[in-house]
Amino acid sequence: MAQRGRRSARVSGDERQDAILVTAEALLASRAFDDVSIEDLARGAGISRPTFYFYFPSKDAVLLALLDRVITEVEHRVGHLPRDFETDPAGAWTRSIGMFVEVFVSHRGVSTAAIGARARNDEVRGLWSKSMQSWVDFSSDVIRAEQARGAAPADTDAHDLAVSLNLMNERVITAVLNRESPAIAETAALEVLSTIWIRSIYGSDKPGGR
Amino acid sequence: MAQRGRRSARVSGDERQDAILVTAEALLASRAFDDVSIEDLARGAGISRPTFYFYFPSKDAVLLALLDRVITEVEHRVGHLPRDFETDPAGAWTRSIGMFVEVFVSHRGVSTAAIGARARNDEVRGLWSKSMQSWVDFSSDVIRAEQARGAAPADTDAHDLAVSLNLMNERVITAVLNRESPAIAETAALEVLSTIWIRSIYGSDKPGGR
DNA sequence: GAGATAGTCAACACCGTGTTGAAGACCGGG
DNA sequence: CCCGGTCTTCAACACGGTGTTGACTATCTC
Repeated sequence: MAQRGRRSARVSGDERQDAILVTAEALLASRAFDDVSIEDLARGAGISRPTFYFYFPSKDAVLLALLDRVITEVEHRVGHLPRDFETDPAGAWTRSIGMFVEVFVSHRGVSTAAIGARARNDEVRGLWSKSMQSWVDFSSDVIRAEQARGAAPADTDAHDLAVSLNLMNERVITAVLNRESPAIAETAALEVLSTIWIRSIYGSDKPGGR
Repeated sequence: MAQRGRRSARVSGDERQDAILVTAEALLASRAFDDVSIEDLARGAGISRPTFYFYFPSKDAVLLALLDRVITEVEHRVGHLPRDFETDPAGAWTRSIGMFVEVFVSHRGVSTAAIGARARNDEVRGLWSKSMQSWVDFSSDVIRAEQARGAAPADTDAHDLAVSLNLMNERVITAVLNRESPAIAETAALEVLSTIWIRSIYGSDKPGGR
């Protein structure tokens, strides 16, 4: 997934490429993606607008490169997560969800820009959905394992449940990042999300059947 | 909320206004909002581009008017929903959620365009969040009532739970409408969503405590 | 030091949005 | 019935952002 943008690779041009990325992430922290022009990115990196096109084919390509980094970070951290679901299911789920919250909060601008651009741009959509898919796979594998060992009721489709819960996290985290209304406090998010995950994975269907 | 766009009102201009709205909804059924130009709307309504501005101040205003209709339809149907949560909690929640699914599916183009425009446009965001707020109020009122009568455990914040579940519905329905990947089958959506709502409202926290 | 290749940018072409100013249609009152 | 006004229309324009061209400089390679 490296080598997005530049043609070959030599020496000092890489710094420019990086300056564009740094500028973009900085500007996205304070403004919406649409309000950042290629001119802004070029100026921030100390080059002219046409020169920008030497490094990236479009503004979307910059976002894609930025998103790629964030996703790589998540993938890496997913791999290093402790998988102690048998001994401490609640804690294990909470730690997994907390990791996502942390990463997206720490790259707020990129996350919200990418989620917005997904509707418009095929590559962003593809990259996002590829990783979403891998998180869904991870969670539905765990759910199926929990069902197999009898800890969770097996009458629920693990895949559909995993998709819905992951989409919920995406949306709730986005709402928190954007300080939307209605939304929930950033400090409360992790607790509510974990509660919903745990109750819907381990709980039974019958109202009143606590 | 009527009278969005036109100055006064006389006779035949209303048909033009309506023709723009009809054209917009038709085009949004097959293309993304960004791919519909004001020129397209004008041509579809049989007028020139500058004349479009006599009826609407911008393309976003057209979307806002369209969204207004959809939301009015939902509000109306929320008001007429049977509130038999005491006798048939599962069925009552499922019918409420099903109503949302129906309305948004039947205005697919408008729904997805509005959700996309929310990030960019203050008025769309405001209108959407106002109605989201009213659905959240409705659901958290019911949740609190269920907690009060002892049917649901009272150790959960009803508001935060209602917000998260409503955001989940929004996101899952959007994913279904756009045939995203990963997503779930349209036929399966209602069942999974209801299951998650019911388990997280009525279920206890303890894994294994079925 | 000649020839490729990296890097740079002024100037241009294009497209979509929004504005202006002037002209036609149609009204109601003298 | 015609004259002032308001409703309606649009050709032409101004603007801003994107992406392209072609030519020019710096640097590295043999």
